[in-house]
Amino acid sequence: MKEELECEQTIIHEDVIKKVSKKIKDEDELVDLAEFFKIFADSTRIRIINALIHSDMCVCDIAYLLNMTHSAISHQLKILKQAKIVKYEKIGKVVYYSLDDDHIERIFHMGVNHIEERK
Amino acid sequence: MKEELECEQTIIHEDVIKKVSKKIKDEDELVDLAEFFKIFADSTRIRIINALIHSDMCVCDIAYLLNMTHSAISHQLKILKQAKIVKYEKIGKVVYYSLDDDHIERIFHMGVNHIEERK
DNA sequence: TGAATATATGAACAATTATTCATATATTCA
DNA sequence: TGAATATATGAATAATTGTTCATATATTCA
Repeated sequence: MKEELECEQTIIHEDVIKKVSKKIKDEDELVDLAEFFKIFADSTRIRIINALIHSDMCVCDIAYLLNMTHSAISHQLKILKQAKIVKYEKIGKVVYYSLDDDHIERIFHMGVNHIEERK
Repeated sequence: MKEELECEQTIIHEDVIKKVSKKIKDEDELVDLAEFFKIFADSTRIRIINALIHSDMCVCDIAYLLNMTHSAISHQLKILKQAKIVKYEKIGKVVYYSLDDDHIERIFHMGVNHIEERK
């Protein structure tokens, strides 16, 4: 027989499907949620976030601290900015970045806790 | 002049660097943390997690619910399994997946809250 | 104004990763 | 035992994404 259309008649637990499909969030919202976690899913960005937890910093400071080029840091800061993870203030030539709110720090620490607990 | 070696003498805020470098976590730990968030950073996996919050489910159920192939779901479940996000129990031919602990659900909801608050 | 400095950014390249396809394994049941 | 079913998986492909390189913009200060 031809490959069946993937479970079209083979729902194993129809009751479960019914119950769960009522409760799960819209696909759109879950796509946004994945997008949000994507921000934390890069070690450069996580290191920037970790640094900014402790102090506002300018691009040059961050680049020096992480031993990376200004360009790489600037690109990642752009992503963090667009995602409203960081805010910034320009004073003269220097742009100071800081975490947008303490929600970010809480999510960071929740991840840390999980990592440390499973050791 | 040649492109300077990226801030080697141009530390703008030496005091900040000093303070922050003492407080930030080891790079290794932050790499692990990014790896952990990577698990949540895919919409298929987030949708699986969201489903499993509401009920244990088998591969076929999940595939039907998300309208995806068994293979795609199985591959993602493998990643979730390896990351200890889900656990499973095989009964006969059927493998039932469930969230490994309620930590996972809390991290999921923390993300949801952030998304919803910023609307 | 012009040199120096701090940051930003487009394009190219390299690396990673999700899905598909084909196939394999495991289990049930006639 | 053999057909049917549920799940798993390796390899290939397609898509996404991080960094580098070159260059642009903005600001200060002599």
